[in-house]
Amino acid sequence: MNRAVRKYLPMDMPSSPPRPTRQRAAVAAALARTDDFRSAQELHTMLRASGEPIGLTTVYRALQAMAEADEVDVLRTDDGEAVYRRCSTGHHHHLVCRHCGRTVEVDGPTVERWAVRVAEQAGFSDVSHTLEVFGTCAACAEKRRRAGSDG
Amino acid sequence: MNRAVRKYLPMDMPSSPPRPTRQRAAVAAALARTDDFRSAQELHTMLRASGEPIGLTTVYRALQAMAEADEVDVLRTDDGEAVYRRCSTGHHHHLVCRHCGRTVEVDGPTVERWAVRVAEQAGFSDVSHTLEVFGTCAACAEKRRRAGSDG
DNA sequence: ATTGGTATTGACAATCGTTTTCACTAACGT
DNA sequence: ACGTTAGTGAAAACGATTGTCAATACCAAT
Ligand SMILES: [Mn+2]
Ligand SMILES: [Mn+2]
Ligand SMILES: [Zn+2]
Ligand SMILES: [Zn+2]
Repeated sequence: MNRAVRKYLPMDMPSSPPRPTRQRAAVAAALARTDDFRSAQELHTMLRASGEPIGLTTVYRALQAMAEADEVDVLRTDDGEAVYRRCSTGHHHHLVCRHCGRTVEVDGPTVERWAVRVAEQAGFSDVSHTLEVFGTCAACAEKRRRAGSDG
Repeated sequence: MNRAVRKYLPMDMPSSPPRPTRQRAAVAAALARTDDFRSAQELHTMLRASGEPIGLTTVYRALQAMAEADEVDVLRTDDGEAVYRRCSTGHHHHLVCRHCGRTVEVDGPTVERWAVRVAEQAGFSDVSHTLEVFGTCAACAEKRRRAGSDG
């Protein structure tokens, strides 16, 4: 009983910001270069390919740190892989095409309010939420319409 | 490019319902016995402990089948483990306490509409979504208030 | 009841994303 | 420059999940 508690920080001093290193910069730069969600492994391969020597472990660590600092969005694919994307500032959600992976950022004052209201009605405080919307994007819908009738 | 496509079914006949077996029944029964989310491994341990001989592989398969048939809710913990819970009928979402894991089912016509509207505005069809709300439940809030001032 | 076709089971091995280890190196305060 | 400490990365460990495949259980038709 108690899965949520697993990831508690030992209560230590406010952690100082990470040291700037070539590797961290490279990961940030790689993320800045694309609009899509990318896995740690993909980013690692991209970086190596572009001549940046960096270890896979370091990529994982950099992404974790960035996620913790809310500098990237993280989401889990259905098969459990974590994927990262540079995040526009502020809280928002994603609309993702099931077929091609195209992503649109959406802002939702409506749901934000709903989440807080419903949580507080149940006596919950310090409310947050995760929300992803999935669908078939217009391009993919067209493609499949052309492809066949079984669908 | 294309993570979502991985899990396509080969287009086969409408799959007949699974054969009723002692094992499937045992998994269903175990889920019926609790209100919390449980991992496949936890369920397996519970079943073995209660004298039901069953293989871990079978537990995984039963849960997958039930999830596919919308008989259970599935969600992923932050560390990527899939957890299952018997589902009250119909689409709904969960309000989960970050500290003790207490879960409340919530119904949200507001967000349902919002998700569809925002997706269709972006040209998406066949819309679905995932949503989880997190917070500190009243009991845990009280506990921590008593525990100390550094929150 | 018997039989034969097929779905299900489960011990075990394999997969694969992620984490841990640990010796080495790079950043930073003094 | 120097010592302290955080960051790095190759390799090994981890752990949830999936694949394999021979043995079994279910079921419809004899
Ligand atoms: Mn974003
Ligand atoms: Mn539910
Ligand atoms: Zn698409
Ligand atoms: Zn609680």
